[in-house]
This record gives sequence, C-alpha cells and structure tokens, in this order.
Amino acid sequence: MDFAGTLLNWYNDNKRPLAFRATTDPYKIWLSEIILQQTRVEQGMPYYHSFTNAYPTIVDLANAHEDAVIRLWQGLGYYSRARNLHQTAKIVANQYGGKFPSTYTEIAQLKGIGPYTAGAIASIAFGEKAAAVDGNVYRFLARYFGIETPAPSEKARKEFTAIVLDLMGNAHPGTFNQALIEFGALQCKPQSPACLLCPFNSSCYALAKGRVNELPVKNKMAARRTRYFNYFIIKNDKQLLLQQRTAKDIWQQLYEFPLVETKEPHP
DNA sequence: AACCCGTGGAC
DNA sequence: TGTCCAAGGGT
Repeated sequence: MDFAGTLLNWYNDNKRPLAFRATTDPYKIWLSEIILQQTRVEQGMPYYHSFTNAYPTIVDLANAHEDAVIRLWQGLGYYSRARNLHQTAKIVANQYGGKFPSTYTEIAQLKGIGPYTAGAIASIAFGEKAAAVDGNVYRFLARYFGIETPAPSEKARKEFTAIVLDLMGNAHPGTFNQALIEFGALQCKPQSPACLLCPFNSSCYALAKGRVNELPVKNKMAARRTRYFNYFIIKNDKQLLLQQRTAKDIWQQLYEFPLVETKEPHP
C-alpha cells in the first residue's frame, strides 16, 4: 500500500462526521474554512451552524448588515475574518453572480483567503489538484519525512506544498487534503501522538529516530503584550452607555463600555 | 520578514 | 497561575 492508499484507508475508518463534510456547497465549505482558521473544530462548529442557519446562501450573507455579521461572529476572535467574510460575500454576489469562483487563482484573490484556504476550497469544493498545508499537515509530514524547515514560513509552505502534490498523485484532491488534515488532528497530534497504533509507524522518520517531540521545528511566536482595559459602566433606568471601537485596533467595530487603558492593572 | 489579530482548552 | 497554541491571513 502506498502513502495515499494508507492515508485514505485510515481516513475512511476514522474521520469525524463533521457537518461541513456533508455538503458540496462551495459557500458552506468556504465558511467552514474561514471559521476554522486558527480555531479548534469544537469551538467553531456552533458558529458554523449559526451562520448557515442565519444565512443559507452567500447572497443572504452579502445582503446582511455588517454589524449583524460581526455580532454573529462575537466570541470567536480575529474579527477581521468576519469583515473579510462579509466583503467577500458581497463580491461573490455582485461580481460573480452569487456563484462562488471555482479555480484556485480566482479564489485566492478574495479577501481573507490565503494559500491554505484557497487550496482547501479549490480541492474540496471543486476537485482541483491543489495543496492545503495547514499546521496539521506540516506537523505530520515534518515528522514522517524528518523535515526541519521551520514553520510557519514561506520557504516551508512551498516545500510542503510540493510534497503534498507529489503524495496526492491521482487521489481525489479534496478527500486527500482532508485526510491529511484529519490525520494530523487525530493521530499525529502535537502532544502524545498515537504512534503505537499509527499506520505509518514502520516508515516514520521521527519515530525511528526518537525525535517525535522535536518535530516539527517551529518559529518562535512573537512575544505578546498584555493590555489592561478599565471599563466604566454608565447607565440609568433604561439606558446603557456603549461606544463603538472605530480605531484600527483590537475589536474594531465592536461595542464596549467607555474605558481607559493603562499599562498596569487597576490604576 | 516580522508583527498584529482573539478565544478557550490543555498542561 | 502561567504558558502554549489551534483547519492562517493581512499588512
């Protein structure tokens, strides 16, 4: 059994029955990919259902008020995803006649869609042979082949894209990409991967070399700053004072209590 | 290329 | 309690 065959057999036996896998609607596949960017499946799934329920088609989403879209997104984080989602819906509705573009090149030009998401949509919704290299794919292949190129980086993205396209062969691109992602998420996990039960354990570089915990090589994350927001709750019997964040900053366009920001907690 | 953008679960 | 970081993309 070759790599693709082994992977697809594993996927057939182990894949989760996720709602966005039960549709061929490019709109819903796109929506699921945007929601799942840097977001766990368990956290994103309620939002996927909320959006598909509130906006059954991409034209419905395009016709919504942006405030309503952002409000429905509230709690998910990375709100630029919601703004780009709405903007892209309007472009598809107005410039593509409500029909989602069907090629990687066209899809990749839309806002909020980068190399990973374009590859995912093109392959899953339209069967185009494109790679969808996310963190799961990078981890699995870095371990399996012993690749030490630090990620995320442009160099790593190109290197892994070429490998995926080669491994894919003539398999269905969308199924193969989802299998690769699901394998990374469920089997070749970041911590304590299930190597004893892994169908690739007889040919995995990292397992053979005892380097499972050293791969993949990751670029160190930028240090995070801590910000302190001190809110004033101003209200009377009927009214609550809120202000909208219009600045190009965190929580742009969301509403909040009046506040002062300080460098230390509790001034 | 480096930094920014959120939230919540795992440890 | 603190740190890490997830189906990344924009600038």
